[in-house]
Amino acid sequence: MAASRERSSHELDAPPWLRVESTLMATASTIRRVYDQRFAALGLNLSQASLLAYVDDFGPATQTRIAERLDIGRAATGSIVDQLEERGLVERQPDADDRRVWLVAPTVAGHDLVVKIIEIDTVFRSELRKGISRAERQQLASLLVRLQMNLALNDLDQNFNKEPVRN
Amino acid sequence: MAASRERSSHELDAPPWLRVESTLMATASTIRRVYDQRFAALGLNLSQASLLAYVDDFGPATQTRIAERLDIGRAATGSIVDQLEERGLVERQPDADDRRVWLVAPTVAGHDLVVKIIEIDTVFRSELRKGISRAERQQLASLLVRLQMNLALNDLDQNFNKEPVRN
DNA sequence: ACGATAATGTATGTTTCCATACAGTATGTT
DNA sequence: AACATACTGTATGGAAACATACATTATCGT
Repeated sequence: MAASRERSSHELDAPPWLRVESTLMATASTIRRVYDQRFAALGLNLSQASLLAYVDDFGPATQTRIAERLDIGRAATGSIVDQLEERGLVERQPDADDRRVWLVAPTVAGHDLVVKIIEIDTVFRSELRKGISRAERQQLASLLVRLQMNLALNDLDQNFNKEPVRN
Repeated sequence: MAASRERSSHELDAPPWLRVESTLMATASTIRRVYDQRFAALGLNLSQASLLAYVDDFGPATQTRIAERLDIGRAATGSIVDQLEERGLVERQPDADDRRVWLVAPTVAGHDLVVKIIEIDTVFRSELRKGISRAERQQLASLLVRLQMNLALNDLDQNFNKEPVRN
């Protein structure tokens, strides 16, 4: 751990004031990029593929539900649905019980594409896991979840602020 | 593979066809978001704070070098330097040896701010590590590095012209 | 039944970053 | 010296996602 009054010594580490955190962000960023590259073969990006695979697995879902599951906003979700709908991969079905919502469902073409999505995903994940044991993967998952729990604690104040301001 | 999972309402749940990978990306994304929130108290975001802290620690650096170190593009780097320069936190110095480049260096105000940046970073990282032992952190770092190695193999054609930086 | 409050999807503007193309400058070859 | 090539920083356009505001529709309390 550098005391860092010395400047010229090591230029090879990450920015000195970040360590595991920056490695984590960099790794995540690379994973996302590679996913995007792989799915580009299908004319999709990761977000589109995720959404399509989700509605195919889960069945017709409202956009709010999709947004929660994919951890993106409702506006972004609507935009992705627009894109997939233009290509005939999903369709918006009205919900008889609630006229505010659309149920997003895969078309036949969409379902066929999901088969390839899952295939690409499976291949990539197996490449990613090369040389990493099941126990280690579980260890990794456990550590990540614990990090997220610490983050959730730190984030509590923020969530309080999220109350909508009405006039 | 994925049968439909029923954990309806928790944030830690992931799209069913993704597991550790999505947790990793979600965790990284949250870390980035919290960093942005914390640095907002200084009127900075994570990228700006990273750049400023880097040039303060390393000394005057060209934008290309900064871009490589922060793992962003040269254009994005130039934009961040613009922002920091407008606030008088860094300045562009001409390089006597190479009239193409600017050497980006912190001002006095910039250096003062870095003190607070490091403070915020230190606090946040200690919160993040709560309940996670040193051995576990090392395990995490090791796993992340191995993931990156697997990614680098898959990514060889693309992006890995990056040589270790030598002078 | 009625009004207040909440939820849904969409529109809008902003931010951040990438990819590409470009002008100016340096470097290497001959 | 002269030319071709490579590198640096910038301009530009585009993609992705956020936050906010809004109209429409549901739901709840009274």
